[in-house]
Amino acid sequence: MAPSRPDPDRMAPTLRDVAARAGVSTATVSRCLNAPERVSESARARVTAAVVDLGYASNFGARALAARRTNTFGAVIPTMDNAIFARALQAFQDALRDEGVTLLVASSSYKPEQEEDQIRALVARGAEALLLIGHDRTPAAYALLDRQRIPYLVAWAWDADAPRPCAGFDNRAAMQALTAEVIGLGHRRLGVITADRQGNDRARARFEGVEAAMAAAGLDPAALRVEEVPYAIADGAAAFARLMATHPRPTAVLCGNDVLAAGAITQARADGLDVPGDVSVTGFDDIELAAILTPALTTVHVPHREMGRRAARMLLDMRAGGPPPPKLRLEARIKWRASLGPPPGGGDT
Amino acid sequence: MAPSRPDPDRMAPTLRDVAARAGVSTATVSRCLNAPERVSESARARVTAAVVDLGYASNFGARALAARRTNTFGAVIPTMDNAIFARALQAFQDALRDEGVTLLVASSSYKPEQEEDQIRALVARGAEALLLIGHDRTPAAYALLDRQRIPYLVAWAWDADAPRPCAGFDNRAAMQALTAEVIGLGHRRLGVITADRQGNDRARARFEGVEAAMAAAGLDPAALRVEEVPYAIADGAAAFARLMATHPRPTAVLCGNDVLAAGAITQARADGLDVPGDVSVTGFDDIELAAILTPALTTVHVPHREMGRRAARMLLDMRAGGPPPPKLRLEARIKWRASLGPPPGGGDT
DNA sequence: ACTCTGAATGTAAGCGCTTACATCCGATGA
DNA sequence: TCATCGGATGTAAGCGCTTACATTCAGAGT
Repeated sequence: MAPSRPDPDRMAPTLRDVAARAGVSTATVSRCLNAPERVSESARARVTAAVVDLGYASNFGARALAARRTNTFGAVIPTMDNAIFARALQAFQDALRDEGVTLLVASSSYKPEQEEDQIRALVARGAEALLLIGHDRTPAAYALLDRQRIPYLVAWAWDADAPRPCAGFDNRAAMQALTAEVIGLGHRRLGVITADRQGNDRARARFEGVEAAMAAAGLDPAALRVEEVPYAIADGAAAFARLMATHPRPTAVLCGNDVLAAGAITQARADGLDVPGDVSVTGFDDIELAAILTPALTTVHVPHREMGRRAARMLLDMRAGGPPPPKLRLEARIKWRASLGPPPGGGDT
Repeated sequence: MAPSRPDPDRMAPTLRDVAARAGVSTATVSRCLNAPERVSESARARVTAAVVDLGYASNFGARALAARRTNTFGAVIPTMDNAIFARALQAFQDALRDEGVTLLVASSSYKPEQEEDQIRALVARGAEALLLIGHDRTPAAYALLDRQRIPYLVAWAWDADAPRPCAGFDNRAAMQALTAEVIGLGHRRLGVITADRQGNDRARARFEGVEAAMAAAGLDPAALRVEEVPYAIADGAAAFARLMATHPRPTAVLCGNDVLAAGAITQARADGLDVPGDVSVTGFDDIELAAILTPALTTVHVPHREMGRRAARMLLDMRAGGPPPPKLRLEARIKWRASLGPPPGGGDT
């Protein structure tokens, strides 16, 4: 008979309690849980009954410690406050679950130090691989990942030069293409509402895309009005109001993402401005919201689900010890809807 | 000198590696990390340097095992796919962080079995307290929580009769109040779009609220058209289309939540129906989306942030071993916006 | 000179699990 | 009948940490 613990009734049951109750050794219980086929029918039945009776749940930490694997991946996203990352993450998680891997998610609030902490927390919790958003992060974060030999993958950005695996799209090129279309419609005075570019390579790349398109069209960069704001609908609305207060005001406002664009469109309605009659608005990401806005938002469609699915595949391969996968470049195409049209008066100033 | 491990260069560094490098015992390193004031200046400096050099991150599982505490809470929400739970969760997390507690979040996809699994997973990972949404769940889930003595709190629902702590509002009463207003405006033929009521006490309570208001107004329950659908914008749209295809069609459609209402409003626009001129639409939850829809959605405002904050406080108290807290009842008030108006023709049939 | 104190540190016993290895035992074949 | 074999089970050594307790040592008090 196994020695019993101080006061089993006041503590969560352990493997040992289950073993005692089932009249077997802890090894048998463990096998019963991890490789049932290696245990006799009768023992299995007794163990199963004991597990149910005691409401036993194995201690993950102890299990990971002993088995030296956790079957857990982690993801650090900038925010959970809006749906931008939700779809991709869901696909990511689904793909992992198929392989028996659990996903732990943390959010950094777009703060590099906080992201570093979250990475550390996930690593400490045994994350065997990490999904990260974008390339910008503290050197310490990268150093930690290298030192701990944790495979990681950068999503939401594709960068030919970055020395690490990524699965994403070319933010700069996509935004440049969209801007070129806007200019092609006749818009000359453009406004930009961008998220904070510091520590956010996607926002930076998108902004550069706007500049590049303007340069290519021979437009004066001084004709570009820029608002840099935090990441929320209300911020987009306020920024839009400021842009509309300038003279002459922009005829098109390019937003760094759909959330900011939602704010812009809402503000336009509040101000009695017709979109796109008086002013055009574009977004980026094509989240669910984009199709629901009035007018529906012209934006850049990001293949969220595919990105999540492929990222999962790549990280699983990396964990398995394969060679670092090639960078994955996905297409981000313009999604035409109603919010973009020719400038009022048909073009030019 | 501490014996060195097989191949320290191929494995993540452990406390022992840090100790060896700093020339102290593992106990000193541990103290240095957990109670720096109990270690001499010089030792602390050496340890800190070693930690940085090695890129050390302590193993959470081992630490929890030894210290028998994790400072981790868990939350299981039905879905991350939309913003319904995001705001409350953010407030919950912020309040916990102030107390040094980390939050782990899992989602159940509105499936009771999956929720049970997620609860088990969080418990196994050392969650010391759990936030759950609504009262409906498998008996096994409750049994597990009781057996493991994990404090938990039901949010998003207040129920005078349920034998467990909760922090929420009266879904039934709120929906009844809203429905009464709709009826008061003259609507007689009502449609309801509800989420799956099986295993979802909030959806059930809200639906009962509608029935109760109709009964109170002496309306024939047969005048109520009901669509029960999964939880997505597209489902709301499809359900709305079906309701509009009935004859005579409802003059007001009450949606069980804002996501379904967003689908309804979008569908109305697609069908060329004016809201609220031709048909009124209402929601429930008052998520950010509600104010952005065209027309803006009349809905029931849920005090997301307060609920999250108070829930954190209650769970922290429960962990500390206090008496079970009283049920917390919050107010959910009608938020008037544009989508609700009198029926076409001014009322009656 | 001696003891006493307390701060700094080390020693070592686990925390709850997995797993290599040892043991046991009934069935099998010669 | 007995050695052999293999499936079922048990034994016990850690996994990386924390912490009670033991040890050391410098300085204070007598």
